[in-house]
Amino acid sequence: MKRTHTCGELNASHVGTTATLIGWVDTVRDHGGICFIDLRDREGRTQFVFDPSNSEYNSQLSRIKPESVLQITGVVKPRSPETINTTMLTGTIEIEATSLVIHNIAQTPPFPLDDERAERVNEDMRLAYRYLDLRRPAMQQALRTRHLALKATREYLDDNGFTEIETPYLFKSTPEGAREFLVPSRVNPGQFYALSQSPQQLKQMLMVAGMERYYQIARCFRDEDLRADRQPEFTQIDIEVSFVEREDMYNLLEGMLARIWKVAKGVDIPLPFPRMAYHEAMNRYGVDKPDTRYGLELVELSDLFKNSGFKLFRETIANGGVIKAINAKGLADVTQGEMKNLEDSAKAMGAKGLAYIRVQNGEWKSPITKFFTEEEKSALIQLLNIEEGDIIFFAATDWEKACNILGRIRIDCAQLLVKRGRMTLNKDQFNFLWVIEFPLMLFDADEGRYVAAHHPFTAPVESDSHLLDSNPTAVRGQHYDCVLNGWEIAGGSIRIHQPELQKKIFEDVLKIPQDVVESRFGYMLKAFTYGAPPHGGIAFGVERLICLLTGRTSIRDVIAFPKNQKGQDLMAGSPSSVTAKQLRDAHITVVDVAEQPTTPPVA
RNA sequence: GGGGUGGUAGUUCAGUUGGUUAGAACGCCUGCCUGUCACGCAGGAGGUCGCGGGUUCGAGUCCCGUCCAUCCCGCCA
Repeated sequence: MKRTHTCGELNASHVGTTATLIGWVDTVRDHGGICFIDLRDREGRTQFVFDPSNSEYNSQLSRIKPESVLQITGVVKPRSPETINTTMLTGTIEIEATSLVIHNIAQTPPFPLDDERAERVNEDMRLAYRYLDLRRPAMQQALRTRHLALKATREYLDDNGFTEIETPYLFKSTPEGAREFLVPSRVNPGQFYALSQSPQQLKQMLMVAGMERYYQIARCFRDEDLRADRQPEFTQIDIEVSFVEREDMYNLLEGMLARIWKVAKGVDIPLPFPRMAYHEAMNRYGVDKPDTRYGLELVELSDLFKNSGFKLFRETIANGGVIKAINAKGLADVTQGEMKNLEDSAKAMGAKGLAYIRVQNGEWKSPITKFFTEEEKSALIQLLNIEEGDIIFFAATDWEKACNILGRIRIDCAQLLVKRGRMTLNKDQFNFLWVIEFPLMLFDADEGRYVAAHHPFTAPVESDSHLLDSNPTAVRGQHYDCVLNGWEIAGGSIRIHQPELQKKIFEDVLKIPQDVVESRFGYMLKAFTYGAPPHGGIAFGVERLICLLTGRTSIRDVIAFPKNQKGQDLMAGSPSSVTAKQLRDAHITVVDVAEQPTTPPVA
């Protein structure tokens, strides 16, 4: 080996030894006479001292630029007390260089590579030069945390009797879910595979096959529009278990998360996780994935305003709607601009406007309080704990929309309070939560029919099963979401394992035509008739998990080579045009050449 | 598919009511400097103000169009 030590390894105990290090030039500090170079590798940084009288390398020093790759040999020396650098892992020593090999002189990077400034650079630039971006310690740490988390996952599941099984990525198109990437089949002209959106159906087949405990670190593909927390390909920890009930799953998965947090972060997370019904989460927090690190809970006011003199409130309730409110404590000094943003947020969630009460200098400033009686006002003070400096927002509409509006306002207000330093959101506080008892079905007004809230394989809660025909939306599913600090990190359920019930859900409740059921799910229904065990499972979003472990907010930061918002790889340049021969081989005829995608620029 | 915000030096940004030669910091180049660690000091180079059109005596600034980026809604069983 050329290298005897890493750049993060040497300390006072190595004084006197001769060491050869290889790494990238972090900084050059040339004093004319004496010269310092900090060498960096993935383990850390080490300072080298170059003596001006050493002719062996002196003439070469002026060529060296940041990010060049050097191999330096020298003797480890202690630093005098006043030159010790306490911010450096190796800050108590330095290496007096005796020889220098320049492996590569680097061009000047197109953007600064220190963590603080690189994070503010236009992300397309970072993605085009991803190999430079990944040299940064923060990015290296994210990828290593990801590795540790997956390693812990594999070890834990192995300890618990699981078998890792790979399922095909080239699979059958099932168009009722997310939009799929299609792959033409050369040997089957005119026919297509779809890249797997999730191993859902296959892992259930593995349960029928008697594997009992399956997992896979599975790549999933979805051709939907991208967001900060969405990529066209992403990774799931996919799990399915036979002979279990919901309680078994909670225990198993809590143990797994505890192991991951211990191994990847050195943190003990408290078990068991609290649980909350979907309805309660919506009522109290306005979302099905509440961040419970702070309060700002929604308050129900429908009883209070049932007979109110305020027509809007009274009629909303008479028409089956609700009045809900949230007290953003201490945010009465919200600026005009911030108020406008809050209104826009409310409107994005379907509100017509955003009524409020601002409590400043002992007065209520509000466009609506003139309609309230004194009794209503004093009841409000009590119900919402109104004090000087508060601002209260109202939503008056149907239950779901009111929850959505105030749920969004709650999150926006929390951010404003954090910005003002009146609230802290500790990234090292981990509020895990099981959100359970979701409705099994939703009614889609646009299509005039019921749709599965999650997927059609979720088993109904037994005591609700009798409502399947009469009132499907009242049936709760045996579904569970794992939520952490406002992020949904996993979703799973106990599945249907009786073919009759599964068929009933498809045909009688979801009204999927019989021939469609047969062509898409026929193999599944058939498999279930040969003895399907009761089973359940879950899938964790790996990228979200790593974001929460590393305190990052964009999943692109925990993927080595992510795609940009247009789904492009800006480094290698994909997607790209293909040759006419490739298209012919795939039996694809391009009708409109102008509609071909343009190739993104290659760095 | 819809909406918000933005596009000025290699990077991050400032640019007043429309007014002389468009600035700063970092980076880059040259020179000086033997204890720095965001080294320091002196000097220098670097701009089609995204693109196209319009209003005006005069446009980085105002208007229209367009492209790009970004965030959100729809979508994500």
